[in-house]
Amino acid sequence: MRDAAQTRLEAWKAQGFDFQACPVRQVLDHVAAKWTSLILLELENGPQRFNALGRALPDISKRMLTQSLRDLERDGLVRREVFDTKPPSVSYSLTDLGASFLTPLHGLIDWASEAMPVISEARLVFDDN
Amino acid sequence: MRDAAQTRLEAWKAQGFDFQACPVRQVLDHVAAKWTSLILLELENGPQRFNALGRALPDISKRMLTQSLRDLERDGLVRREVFDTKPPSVSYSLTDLGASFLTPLHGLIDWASEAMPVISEARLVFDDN
DNA sequence: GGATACAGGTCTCAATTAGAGACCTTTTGT
DNA sequence: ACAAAAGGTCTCTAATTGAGACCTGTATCC
Repeated sequence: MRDAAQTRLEAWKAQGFDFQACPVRQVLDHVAAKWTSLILLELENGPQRFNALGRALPDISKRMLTQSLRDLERDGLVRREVFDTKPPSVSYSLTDLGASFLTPLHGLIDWASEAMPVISEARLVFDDN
Repeated sequence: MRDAAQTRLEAWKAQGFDFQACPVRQVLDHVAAKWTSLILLELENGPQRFNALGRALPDISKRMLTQSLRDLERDGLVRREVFDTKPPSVSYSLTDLGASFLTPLHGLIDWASEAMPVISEARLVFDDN
């Protein structure tokens, strides 16, 4: 929006206000990561291994699965454990923090299920078909 | 994951299963749109005009603001009204459906506020500083 | 009456991010 | 000896985003 608004933004930044530090944004960015929520939902069924997660979410690429899991691990929502089997297997599971995220997430999902018919209808009207 | 999983995915698709029709994914994609939730939160304070929203969300580009608003309008979460003033002004406001989304969204935000300190700590540990 | 400003966008181009899929290492099964 | 499975990484391409110039029309300032 580089208008007057941008000037204000820069003023804030100059005063040390860090936009990225806003918890709302951070969490929304997280949910916004598109795959992370889906992974967390999968792990709700219990710990799973890398390839099992890949199978459960067939349209995620390995690249994004790895990256999303790393992000979740870094934020302490998911625990990664390597077992020294042959071949070595890696198990991913929810931490307590990760599990606590499921409550608000399910709130969202419940809303989605109820709202979906209304949204579909709204789309048809908007696209005027 | 184009392994065995992809084969299964394609089998599902061949049987007419539409992944995009999953309401969970649709909503998560929505929240995932990064700006839409922020816009909805802004509109919680009452109807606002295009540039006012831009000012409230200083780091969104006009391009994304326009596009996000269109998406929200299409899904029936936001109402767009043009007033024939000079110069014409455009007001955006929440529909009932849009307002109903705020409940689960606040659930998420509350979780975020509580979890943020824990997450920050986890990040420090992970990044080993 | 010409310059400037605001409203609400659109358009183009560059930078970022995501996706597809080949490849790697070790070990077991046939 | 050959293929397969585990858990990834790496590269290349495609799609998405962001920055910001530009547009149309009225109103205001000097």
